Amino acid sequence: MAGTEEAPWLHQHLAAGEELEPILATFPDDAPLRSAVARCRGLRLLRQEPWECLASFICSSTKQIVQIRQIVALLSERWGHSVAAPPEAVVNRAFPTAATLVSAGEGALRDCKLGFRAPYVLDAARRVVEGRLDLEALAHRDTPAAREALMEIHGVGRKIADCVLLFAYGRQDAFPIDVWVRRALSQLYFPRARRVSAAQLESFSESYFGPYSGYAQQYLFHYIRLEAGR
DNA sequence: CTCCAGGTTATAC
DNA sequence: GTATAACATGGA
Repeated sequence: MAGTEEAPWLHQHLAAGEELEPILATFPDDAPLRSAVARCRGLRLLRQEPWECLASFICSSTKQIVQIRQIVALLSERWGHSVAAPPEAVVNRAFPTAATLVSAGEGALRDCKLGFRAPYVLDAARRVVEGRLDLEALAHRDTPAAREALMEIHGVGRKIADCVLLFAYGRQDAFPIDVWVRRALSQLYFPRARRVSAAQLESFSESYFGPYSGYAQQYLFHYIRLEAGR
């Protein structure tokens, strides 16, 4: 997850995070983007631990953000090892390792409200444990190759792969398109179109935002959610 | 009760 | 290539 918001323990990540505002200089004439940046001051990209990031986003499909947090908290409370945390922290356990989740089994994962995502998380965990997926090695591969490797996991498509690339590996050329970003792109860049296909949005983001697409995605995501909240 | 949620997959034109 | 249903679960 990335954001400007709430959890106190995020502050260290935010403080250490990269300034995203160079995007302003890259797109000086993009009114929608400038507006999004203006309303989302202080936004930073997180750099999450890859396994936690991957598993969390596999849990995210067709779930509300509040529910994703709940699932991650449940998994951590049940199987995560205890870690030092400030007293106000909601959870004081780390996210469980892949090996732990493999031994927990599918039924136990379903008990944590994963539903049909349980076998997906299990497939990812098995690949990591068995060495068929080397998360550390992904850091040394280019973005398309790393994306392809992630998408071999059952339950990981383009969107989740791009989330991991962006939030765990810092690949700023990754551009996860979820329902919110689809909404933002359609509204801001294709206002006349009745319907814009996924392939169309994908090729637009690549050619238009290029190497900064990850920055842009974060601003557009938070911007459109702020809009929706009013 | 119906609709939808930081999607992906299998199946069918 | 594009469209649609199914997949668990719970909040709005």
